[in-house]
This record gives sequence, C-alpha cells and structure tokens, in this order.
Amino acid sequence: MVPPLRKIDRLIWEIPKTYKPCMKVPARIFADESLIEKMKTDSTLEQAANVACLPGVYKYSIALPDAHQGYGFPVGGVAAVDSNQGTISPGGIGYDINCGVRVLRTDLTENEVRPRLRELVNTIFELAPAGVGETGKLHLPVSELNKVLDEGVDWAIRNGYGWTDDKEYIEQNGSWDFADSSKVSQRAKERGKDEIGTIGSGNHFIEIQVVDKIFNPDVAKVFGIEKEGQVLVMIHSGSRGLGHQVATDYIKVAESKMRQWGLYLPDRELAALPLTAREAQDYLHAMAAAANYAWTNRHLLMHWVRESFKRVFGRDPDKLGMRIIYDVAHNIAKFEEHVVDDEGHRAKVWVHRKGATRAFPAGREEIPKVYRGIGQPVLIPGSMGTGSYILVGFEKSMQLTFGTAPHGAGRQMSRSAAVRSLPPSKVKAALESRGIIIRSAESEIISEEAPEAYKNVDVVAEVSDALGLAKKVVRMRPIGVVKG
DNA sequence: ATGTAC
Repeated sequence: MVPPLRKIDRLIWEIPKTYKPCMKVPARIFADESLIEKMKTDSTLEQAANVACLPGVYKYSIALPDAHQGYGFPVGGVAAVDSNQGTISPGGIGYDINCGVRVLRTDLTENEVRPRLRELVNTIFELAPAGVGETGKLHLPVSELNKVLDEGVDWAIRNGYGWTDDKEYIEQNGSWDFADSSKVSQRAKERGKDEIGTIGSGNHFIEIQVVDKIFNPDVAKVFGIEKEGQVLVMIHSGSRGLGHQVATDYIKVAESKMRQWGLYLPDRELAALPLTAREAQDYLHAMAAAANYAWTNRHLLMHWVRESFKRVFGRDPDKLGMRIIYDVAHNIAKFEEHVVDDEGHRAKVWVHRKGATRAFPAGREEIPKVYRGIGQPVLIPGSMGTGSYILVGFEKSMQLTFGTAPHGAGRQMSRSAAVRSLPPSKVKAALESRGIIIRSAESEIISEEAPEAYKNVDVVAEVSDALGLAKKVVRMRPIGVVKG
C-alpha cells in the first residue's frame, strides 16, 4: 500500500497530513519520477508519513532524493522538532551515530599514482583494518576512551594523529563540547575501546579517487581542487560498535518509558524521548560523545592514509598537499535556528538528519571560516564502481529542507538479492577491467556493494542541484577501493 | 550500520 502523493512541483511531492490521524504536518518528498518510483517499492513513504507524527515537528517531514527504508525513519530523512515541545527519536539519527564522509586532497595526479596503485591500496588495507568487529592499532583504556568521547579530534591531534589545522576543515571542528562520556554505557565503551581507527563494514570504505569533471572551477579552487586527473582520498566510516550500542541503549529507554510519558507513535521503531525529559538530554549528550568518537575514528583513518602515501611515495604527506577538504556528519541531530513557518518565525530546533548532509549556504556561522564565503561542502559518495560528488550548500536548502542535502546514491537492491545475483569474482573482474583495484575483508561485501546494487548517484546530484539544495562542484571516479 | 539474533 502506497500513501497518496500530491505533486507540488517538478521535483517536490507531498503526502497530505490527512493521510493519518496522527500526522501533525505533511510529508514532503524531493525526487524525480524515477526516484519516487523506487521509493514506492519499500516503506520509505509510509515511514516519512510516520515521522510527521512526532510531537513538535515543524513544517513537514522530509525524504530526500536518495531516501530508502530504514529503522523507523527513512535513511535520507529529515525532521526538525521544537526544542521544548518536541521529541528526539534515536531512530531518526540512526544506529551509526555520526557516520560521515571525509575527503582529502593531494597534489598527485592519476598518472603519478597508477604505477603504485596496488601497493597503495594494499598498504591502506594493512594500516586501516576493515571488517565487522575488526580491532585496530589502538587499544584504549576506558579512562583514555572517555577523553576521546569528551574531546573528539582534539584528543587525536594532541596524541600525534593529524595536524593542528586539520580542525579548520571538519564540520564542528570535529569536536562537540556538548558531549558527556558519563552518559555512554560501559558496554558501549567496551565495544569502542579496541575498534577505534577501523573502517567497519557494509558501505564503509576508503577510496582513492580521481577528479573526473569540474563543474565550478572557482569553488573547486577554494577546496584545493585545481585540475581533472588530480587524486583525492575519500573516507566513509562512523562510530562502529560504540555508536550502535548508544543507539540500542537509548532506544530501549524510549520504548520502556513512552507509555508513561503518554507518547504513542504509529511504529514501535520510532521510539522517542520528550526533549524536556532527563532521558532525552542523556541521549543527546551520549549521541554527541559518539559523534566525537566517529570524528576521531575518521581522523585516525586519515592518519593511516597519510602514512600509507608516505610509505609508498617516500614523501611527507604535507609535501604531498594532503589536507582535508571537508568532513561531514550524515547521521546526527543538531541544535540549530531555522525559519519554521510561512510567516518567517524563527525557532531553535533539533534537526534529525539520518542519511542526510547539512548543506548550509554561504554566510552561516556554523560553516568553517575558510568556506563561509562559498557555502558548506556537501560530500556525496556513490558506489565503488561509479562516481562521487562534492557539492556546495545553496540557499534553497534553508527554505526547503532545513539546510540539508542528500548523502549518497542509496541502495536499489537488497544485500541478499545482490549476494544471490552478483558473484564477487565477476564484480571484481568488471571493476578491474575498468582500472579499479579493490581489496575487501570479506568477499560477500563485494557483491553487496556492487555498483548495480545502488541507484545512480548522478541523478541524486542532479536533483539536488536542480532543487537548489546544493550545487555541483566536482565529480570524482574511484581507482582504488578498500572495503569491510 | 552492527561482536550481522540475549
């Protein structure tokens, strides 16, 4: 059963709030015909309607062009709730808290990297472990892990991982002082203390990419991207088992207390905490701590990437110009001020972004100084065989999506269907015939993550651009892939 | 996504 859809504009659809008695606002879907057809094949639209039932939700529940079914919320879902009247739903942030993407630039070109590519991929694979439950080079006592949770990348930099000015190029400078490690369970800490500095599994990866096309040379130059053929490195990872455990812990709290709070929502997976309750504040402090862990995790992975380039090319990473372009969080809730109605009233809101990238336009103070004049970089990874994009946040996002753009291509085939129909050897051979080298911890992942299993990232980027959420700057193609 | 089902 598909919810009723009203077409508002070429790329904007609405599920009216009359669809369900509990809906407080409509749901809006930003997509072209092909993307909306795919959303009809799973529960994406139903979930978007359910999200519109959250207390304190403003304007409309949002599904972005890459939206697909998730836990409670769609992945590619956005909801802004009033900071007093609203509820926070851990399922609207996701199990992988502060899953995100970081991109590094280099001075190297494809021609310089090609001869050493296999060695480079193997070195990264060795230094940055991948796979479910895989542990890393660091084994932190809980007392030290607490510092990671409270400080984020400051901890890493103080301990010799990364450079001081790396912080300038990370969303929120890679550190959230709202974090409180005492709100993270011992069990979460046990899971997190040996996994830090590892890639994980599923769609997580480290990729060597080549600049394929530059759409906006002026903005690209500010990002340190000068020419086609230039080599970049993309890191996609999150908070590993620690963030997963934080989500699990607080979903359990929400489920057990909702009835006594008088909170009834149409899907058990939407379990939510009233923002005025202590339990909600505890979750937010723990979420921020898990976010610090994820930023630190990507920072350590980046450190091993720089080390790998140093080993393979025999030159210092700073001599290779390996600075961060940007690091985005795409599974997180943020406290922001937004226009919340048609009359232009502003309010402080908690914005749930699940599989969704903040895309603030030029001028917002949350954007690091270096990019404040052009807008926030938006990093959209595609599949390992196609391409990835860098866009820049644009004004319409504030009006349409609470300053948000998509986060990826989105799956179009289930993992099990991909494993059944796409043998890893074939996928690998097809990639290698196109000059893409892949190393994976587990062969099944190669099937699950095959390019055919994903939607077309070009369409997602194009729809974002056409809507004015974020403008295309650069397209990259992969040449080396390390996966879980 | 995830010590892939306490």
